[in-house]
Amino acid sequence: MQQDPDVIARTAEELVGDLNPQQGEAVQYQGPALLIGAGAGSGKTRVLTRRIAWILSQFGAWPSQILAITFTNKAAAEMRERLATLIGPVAQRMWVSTFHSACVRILRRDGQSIGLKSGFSIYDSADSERLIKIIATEFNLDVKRYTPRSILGKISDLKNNLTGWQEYLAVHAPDFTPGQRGYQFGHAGDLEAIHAVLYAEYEHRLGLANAVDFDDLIGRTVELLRKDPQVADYYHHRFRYILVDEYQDTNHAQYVLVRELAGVDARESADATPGGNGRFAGKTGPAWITVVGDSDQSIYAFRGADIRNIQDFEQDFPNAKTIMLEQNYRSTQTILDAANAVITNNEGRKPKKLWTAMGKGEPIVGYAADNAQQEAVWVAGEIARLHAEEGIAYSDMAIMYRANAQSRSLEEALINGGEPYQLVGGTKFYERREVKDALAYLQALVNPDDDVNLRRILNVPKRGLGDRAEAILLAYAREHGASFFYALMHVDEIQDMPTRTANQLRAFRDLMASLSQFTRAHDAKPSEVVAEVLDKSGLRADLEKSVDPQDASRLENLSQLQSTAAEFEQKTPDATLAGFLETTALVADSDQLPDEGEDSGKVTLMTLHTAKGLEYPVVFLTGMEQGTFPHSRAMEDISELSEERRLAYVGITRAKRRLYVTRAAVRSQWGQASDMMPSQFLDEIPDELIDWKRREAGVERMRGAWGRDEFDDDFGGWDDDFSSGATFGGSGSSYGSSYGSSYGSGSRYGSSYGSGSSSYGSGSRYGGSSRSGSGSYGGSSYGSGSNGRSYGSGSGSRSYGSSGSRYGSGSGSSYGSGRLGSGSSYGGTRGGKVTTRRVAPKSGGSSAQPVSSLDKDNQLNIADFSIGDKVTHDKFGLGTVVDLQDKGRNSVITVDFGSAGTKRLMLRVAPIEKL
DNA sequence: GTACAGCATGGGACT
DNA sequence: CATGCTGTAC
Repeated sequence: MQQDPDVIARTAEELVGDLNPQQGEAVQYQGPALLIGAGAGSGKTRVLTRRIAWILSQFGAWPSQILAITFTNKAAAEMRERLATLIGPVAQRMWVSTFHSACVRILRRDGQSIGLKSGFSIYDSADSERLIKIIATEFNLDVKRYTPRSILGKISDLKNNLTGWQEYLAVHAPDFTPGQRGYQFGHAGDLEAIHAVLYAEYEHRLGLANAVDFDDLIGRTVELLRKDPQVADYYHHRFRYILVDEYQDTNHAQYVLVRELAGVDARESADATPGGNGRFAGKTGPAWITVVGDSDQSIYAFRGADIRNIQDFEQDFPNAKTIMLEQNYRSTQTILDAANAVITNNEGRKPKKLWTAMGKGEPIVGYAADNAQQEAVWVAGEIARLHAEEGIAYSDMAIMYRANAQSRSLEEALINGGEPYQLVGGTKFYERREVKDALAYLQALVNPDDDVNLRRILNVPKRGLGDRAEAILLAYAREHGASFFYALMHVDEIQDMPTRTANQLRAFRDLMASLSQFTRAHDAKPSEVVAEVLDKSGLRADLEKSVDPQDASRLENLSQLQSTAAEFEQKTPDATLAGFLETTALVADSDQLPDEGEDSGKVTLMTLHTAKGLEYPVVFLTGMEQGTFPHSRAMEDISELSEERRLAYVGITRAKRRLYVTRAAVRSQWGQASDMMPSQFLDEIPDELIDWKRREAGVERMRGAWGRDEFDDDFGGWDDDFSSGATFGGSGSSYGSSYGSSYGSGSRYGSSYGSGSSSYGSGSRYGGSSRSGSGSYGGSSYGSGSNGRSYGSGSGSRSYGSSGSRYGSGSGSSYGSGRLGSGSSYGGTRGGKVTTRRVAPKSGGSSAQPVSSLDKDNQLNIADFSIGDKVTHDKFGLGTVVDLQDKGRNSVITVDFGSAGTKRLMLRVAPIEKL
């Protein structure tokens, strides 16, 4: 047998000897289609890598015949690494990538046949929005009424379902031709016609600009495979084994892509090979497909993921086999019990029985804070305690939340506690203004057709070229049916231009021409091109001469961009500028996490979405409130609420040994404080699993007391709670002052750190600057961390001492006298007779109404409705009732809103009105 | 053409 | 609360 010399041969025993029976079966299975139902923590990555090794060593496949798709680049890198230890260096050459990267690779190679030129641009959603806005403005659409965002959302939906613009246009606006000028919409408000026209025109412009958006990467690859039999044939023969991870999060387009790549619908039929020793298994006919997923962890429906892909797998792929992995190797029984109890509340799911051999473990710890700041301080204090008293490494702890905006107060508390942390996500490095500007230059140089990017930089940095100049160039380009770049290069031929404008335009043309030349000469050295662009464009000089402290950090980001380019060209053998730009377009938040095994020495903060696929010994789930989590916009719709619940399931199952759930009674969002009810997911966790350190916030006890006229009754600790709550806004306490000083420094503080992918390591820098030094830390201690590097010293050695004194030492600190101090005051559960459910807002009081709660009630009664009734909904408009489910308080009403779709709404909270 | 103030508006998770 | 847009003064 000819076998790749780089492949380390592995015996069957080595590959499956240490697996459980189901895992072993999944690794060895021979057949065209395999679904591995992998519950959380059931060792799916292990099974996937072993299976690949099995296919190579036992089926005798070549590494080049395997395509492994993961969800993020980070997951791909990790899988590749694990493969390398299993089968050797050949893993570096295998196709292990995300859907998007794989598609880019295919389109770069073969995209010509569907009209893509090499060097095509990949638009991120901001670019796409810009383009939509340009188009909408040209059509005189009211951008307020038809937001680019919503239009783009519709286009994205259509693309995810592989509905082409031709098809959509033919139905909704057949009289429009893309590229046509001055089109008038029939009657205003015909949403579908507007969508159809904008979709068509948007695609037209993308084509002219030689650009694709995120969704196109998938959709156009499908198009390519369908339109070009030669290309399809090439990939059918090339990939004999396709493995897809996180299959529950694939959308329809991705599903079709897998089918097309595998050639499932191609005519060629398979030889009946299975059996024997497996040699030649899967070598003819459609490629063999292995998908791995867990429908309970489907959390991307909002992005078009279709849970039916995994549910219908057995019908979709003939002779499909399903293997369930149900033994969990990650978490304690307590944690699994909680997760199971929560997810059981979702309707229409297949029951699953995850189990573990690990034993009960510690109870889940619960804490109800008065407000978000106090919640954060408590979490930070608990982390410090775990670190000091139990020797748990910071890097073994993670704090998770529903939305990025919640990271603020948590960061604040960690900084004050001197605890090292890294924040994942938020505004991405490559989305920052100055970085996007620099990238726009590079993109325009690589792809001269890219009007969107060229127009972006026409007047960046300011060079006196405004709307007028842009319009003049645009007119010339139109007239000649050419690109903006072409017009710029021919600026000398344009008549009747103000001298000043002409001079500026010529200067800009010379700049771009010379940069273009430089780019061609140094294409293999992206870092040099970046340096040249930053230098000659004036981007760097412009920031250097600025006195705005924000610009210092911008400058640093630009130099970071240059380093990233240098790094890229070092680790990429055949580096090109286009290749570099690709990597910047496709990075994910999770890609910046440190590699497995690499101890960052820092607590990790991230959203629940980002946390998918990760695990930590200690996990804090924060913001467990109605309206925060589940998110307010998801609460009224049953399917969205189910997705939130799956997200809760994902969050809970990230924890290996200890889980904390915390909430705040008051949370300020958009500058408005609101009373928050406990999350319904907390109520779904059996009470005996949770050890509440504080079950009810002080303010809630007060509210409850007033409401019941029991003001003076015995609520042990009421006084403490009240005073600590009251001190927050005040000035006296140590907490109040340190918080006030750094937070209060306002814009500088917020701007330098609210953004993004940063990691704050050095305790000393922060510790020292908390009061007087706020001016000095605008940008200097901030690092982008986009490539997983960590900045700052990160030792955190002194941090505990300081946090200890801040929280622990009683005097002066009205805060934490006892509660947050040392473990001694922790023990007893307080206010045990109080349940979360009972906390009801006092009606008619002066305090703010709860934005959302279990008790919210719009007084609608299921009995008043019958099928066929007309209703109006605040968001979806007019609809017809098509189904009713009487479940008492939780009654559900199903309404057909026409073009807005059919929705299942929880009657009690739905903003509807009966007509 | 630019700079800045004042106002309106959005507001979620991510490739 | 942050950002983006509009209007005004330079």
